[in-house]
Amino acid sequence: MPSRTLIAVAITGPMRRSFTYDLPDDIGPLGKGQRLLVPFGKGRKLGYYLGPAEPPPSHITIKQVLKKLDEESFFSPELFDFCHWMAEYYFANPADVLASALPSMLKTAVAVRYRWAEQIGELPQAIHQLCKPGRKISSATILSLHQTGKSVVRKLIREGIIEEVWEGDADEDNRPTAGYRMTDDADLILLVGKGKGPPPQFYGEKSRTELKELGWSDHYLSKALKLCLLQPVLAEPVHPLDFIKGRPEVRGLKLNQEQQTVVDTVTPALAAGFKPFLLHGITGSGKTIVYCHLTQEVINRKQTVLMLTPEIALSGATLAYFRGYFGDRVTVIHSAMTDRERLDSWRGIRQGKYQIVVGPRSAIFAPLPDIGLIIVDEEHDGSYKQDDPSPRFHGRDSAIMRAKLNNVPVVLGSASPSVESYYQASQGRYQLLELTQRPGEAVLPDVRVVDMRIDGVKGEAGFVSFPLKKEVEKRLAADQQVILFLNRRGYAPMLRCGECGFTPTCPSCNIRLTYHKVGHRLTCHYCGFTRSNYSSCDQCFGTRILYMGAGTQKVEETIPKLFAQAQTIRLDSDSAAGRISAHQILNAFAKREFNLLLGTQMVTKGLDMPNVSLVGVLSADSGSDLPDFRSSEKTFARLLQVAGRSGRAGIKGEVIFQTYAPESLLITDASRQDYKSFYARELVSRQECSFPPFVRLTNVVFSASEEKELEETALDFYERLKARLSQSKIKAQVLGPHPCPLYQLRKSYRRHLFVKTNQQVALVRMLTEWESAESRFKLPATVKIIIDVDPDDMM
DNA sequence: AGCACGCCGACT
DNA sequence: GTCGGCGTGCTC
Repeated sequence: MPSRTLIAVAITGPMRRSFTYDLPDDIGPLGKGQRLLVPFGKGRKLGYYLGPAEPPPSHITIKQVLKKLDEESFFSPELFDFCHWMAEYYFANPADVLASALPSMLKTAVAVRYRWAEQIGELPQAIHQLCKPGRKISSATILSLHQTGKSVVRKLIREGIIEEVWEGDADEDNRPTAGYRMTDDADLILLVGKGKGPPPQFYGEKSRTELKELGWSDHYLSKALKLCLLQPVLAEPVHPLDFIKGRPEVRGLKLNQEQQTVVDTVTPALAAGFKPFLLHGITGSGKTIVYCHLTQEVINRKQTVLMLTPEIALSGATLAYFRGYFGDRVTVIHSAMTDRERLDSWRGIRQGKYQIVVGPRSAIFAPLPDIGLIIVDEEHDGSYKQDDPSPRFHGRDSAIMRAKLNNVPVVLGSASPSVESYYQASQGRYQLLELTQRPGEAVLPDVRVVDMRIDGVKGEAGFVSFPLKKEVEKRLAADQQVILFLNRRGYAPMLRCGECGFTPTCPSCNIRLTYHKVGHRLTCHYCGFTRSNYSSCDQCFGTRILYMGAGTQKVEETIPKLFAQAQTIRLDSDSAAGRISAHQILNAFAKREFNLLLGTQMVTKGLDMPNVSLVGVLSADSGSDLPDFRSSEKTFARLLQVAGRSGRAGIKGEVIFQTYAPESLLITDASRQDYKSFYARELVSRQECSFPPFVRLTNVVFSASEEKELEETALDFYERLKARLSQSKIKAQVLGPHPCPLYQLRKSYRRHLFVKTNQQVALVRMLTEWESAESRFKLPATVKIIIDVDPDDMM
């Protein structure tokens, strides 16, 4: 029997186990994580090399690796180990993790072209007409073959009539052609034209349309290109997020005493290996400038810096600082970039063109060589947790692990740290650093709490209180700017029939629909379900419809009636469709083209607006009563954050919280900007109810279209889980199964189990072994399972 | 996840 | 008769 080299290959998808392949000698040695082309089922797939493998059971026929797709692995040993850790910790398929680390152009199979074989025998008439032996097949032909019948192409490949051509064309420069220019051989233009005479010569660069007008037909154009008379001019690559301009003046900013202390504390640690820091700095205390100084220290040491931020469009201010400080040495990785931009950015990082990467959670995979420091800005932010496509990783926690693997410090920063992080700091596991003042003349704003039960204006503008109304008028008259914050988009969160009391709900998710005035649309904010022209009640056909509550759209409509001087701009995910658009809205406001900004969450982050002197929070309580153990923390963070938008430069800022529960301690702490008081209370409640940081959570979610089967399956899983936990001596508490807070989402019912434990790694390992022993936990095919380790919420 | 196979209902 | 719906089973 010939000796074989058996290797483990991971393939993206829900099959979390690896597959064993035979590696032919001529493919040569591989690096961990290297991309391979392997036969899989009836087709071929892109696989990732995991390492050598043991022979599988004898009934399995081992296939051969077809080829390696790159000369060497894209993963450094450090990055591969990090991905491996992530797959294990978050119960993810290693291939899914490795794929998340690559720009999409490198993870979607491979670019394929087809060619007719040289020798072809008998063929059906329809195909015979198309067939040109030995020639490449145009994409149009492929398309028409696909229309002839399903999987004709695949069949022809199997029969050897069509051959596949694999090209490593991700390396090809496929920037679009912007125009054409004449080469030095322009005199030879006579060769192009016949009969009708040559097309005219021209100077400089002309686009294809311009050339057409000059008499350059497509035929002439291609002929001239072939003769090298014309030279295509490729479009300039656009620098990602170029619209965010650097602020060079930040280089001149001097650190105040506190900021200097922080820099002086972290700097020596840069040479001393892994160490986590928690930087607790009040809003406006200048955390970004501290990050810049630390980054400079790392750059001086010829190392690189990775900085994570929440969603990038909202962190324009942070990026502007980094651009101002470090210019072209900074790049960003972000989902709003085109695939091409992502690839360019990723390549630049690998090649050492950029030493600093700023990006959201996915940037944790940046292939930076020799990382010297990792920064996680706004570490409490919920957007660091990825919950839908696997890997369901936490960007902040993963950052800590990547820092550990690189043996470098990690700085977590926030104005309202997560309870978990602050707890770690209080236990001495992270070093706490504090910024308690705003630099220069800026001071924290005064916060006034308004009791809506007493001071609410009745009637149409019921969401604005008298004190807020008066204050807004005063500020607008004084030519200052105002932000109104409302954590709810749409027109009215809820409709009710004025006659029978019926409220329309989403047919797939069974939650109340939100009314949008444009087109009388009802929309589900969870699944996107929409119905238009809602004008009469579904149940009694009554036409007297009541609009309960208020969303940003309704408030926007009422503002002109309330404030004659207001020039309003609205910012929410409906008004800002793309990421750039959100930034444009903020820019227009910053340039004082508007004096009143009305918006949701999106207005709360990273915005530096020196002329804003008043922030009104229309409904400070909203969100705090959600069925989620983190809802207080999130509401508190949001209130601090939004209050921090007021009074940045010389002007004394004011904040008004409108609330129906002015006695609530959450509101009191937020109005005093008292993080420590909030933390102390929250920590007690977390301990009483056994929530993080005292335990780790794993959420096991089942979904199915049949509620009864779902219920039985979930209950059965619960029993088996309990048995296995005691068998493996893992101390864990299992809650449930309960219906999920959003128990009916996108046409399927959902039940979940909560596992609380302090042996998280052992738990996930047990689940992994169980899953491979009993394929997919022996669940019925109709029931889906998702295992979310360290979930951010319990929805 | 794909992608095949396979078994039942609405058409020419 | 067929076209095509999506239930279910497999992938080294």
